[in-house]
Amino acid sequence: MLSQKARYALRALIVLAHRPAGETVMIAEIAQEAHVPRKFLEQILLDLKKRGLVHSQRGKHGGYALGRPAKNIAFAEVIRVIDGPLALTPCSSQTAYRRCDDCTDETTCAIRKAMLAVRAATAEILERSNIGEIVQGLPPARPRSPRPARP
Amino acid sequence: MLSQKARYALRALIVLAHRPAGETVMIAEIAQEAHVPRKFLEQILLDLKKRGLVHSQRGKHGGYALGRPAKNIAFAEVIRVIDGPLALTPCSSQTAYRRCDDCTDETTCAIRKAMLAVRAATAEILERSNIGEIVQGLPPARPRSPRPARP
DNA sequence: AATATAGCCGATTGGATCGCTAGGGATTGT
DNA sequence: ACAATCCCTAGCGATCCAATCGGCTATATT
Repeated sequence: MLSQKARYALRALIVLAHRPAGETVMIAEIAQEAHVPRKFLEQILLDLKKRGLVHSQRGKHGGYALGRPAKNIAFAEVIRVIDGPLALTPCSSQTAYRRCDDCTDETTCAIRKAMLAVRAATAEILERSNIGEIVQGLPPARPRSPRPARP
Repeated sequence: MLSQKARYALRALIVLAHRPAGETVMIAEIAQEAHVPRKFLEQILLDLKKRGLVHSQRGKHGGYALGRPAKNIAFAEVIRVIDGPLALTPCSSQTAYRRCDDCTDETTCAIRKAMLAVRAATAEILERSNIGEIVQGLPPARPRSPRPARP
């Protein structure tokens, strides 16, 4: 299972993807639109920023924007940043490979064989799915309750 | 990532699959051969037993054996018993579906779409891989250090 | 019937992780 | 100067993970 945090991250990025490229959006606004607790989102965006997925503007009228074209932000990368490797075992991970210390023979391990196949299939799908393809002709995000115009 | 417990379960079942069908094997022996802490394995086997994956014989000369032909024990089932659903989100699980409470429209949710695809691919592989296909022509289990013959 | 041997089962533990909150510091526009 | 905004670290309660302990119960053997 993905963590809540990872799902929040995906939703936040999708919110950003619906804005005109380069427009910065305040944390509070993203939080409202993506239904994510504000302070928690702050942390998440920080993580995403460290990996270059988003970029930020500080000070008054600051906010966040995607760090690169939405098409180039794959679900796989987001999940890896927040939750770690996609693989089900360390020994089947591409990005964080680690030998099982209690494995007698990795090359003949049937468990590993299955897990390698699962990882390949999973990565195939999640590398292909990206934040960009969601925007395709869709209306620009529908917050559950319309926000009042700013005074 | 799979839990340690799930990996232990798979290894224990594989040990059992290498024995002649119906032969009961003591917990201690399985533990040694699969490299699993004895008391922990006890719990695991109990879980597997509740779901019919193994069957047990109590008392002197007791032990465990597979609850059905090895061919009919899929990795998927073992993992579900120990770790829960294969899906990455509740809303994409077949066996434990639950709507995301903060989802505005499940039918158009792009995250869900990707997760459904991942679940399908994962299940496809893990339903096919079973404990039985491992034994195919392989030597009957190789404990790391040969046990001394019983006196 | 007594005994030894095995599985059964609930409780407990220590540590990590999760989901989230608090509060102050740094940076920028006005 | 001031207010708004992001930056950063710490902490908290709950849950889960991996594993252990200790006693109970069923069974085979004698």
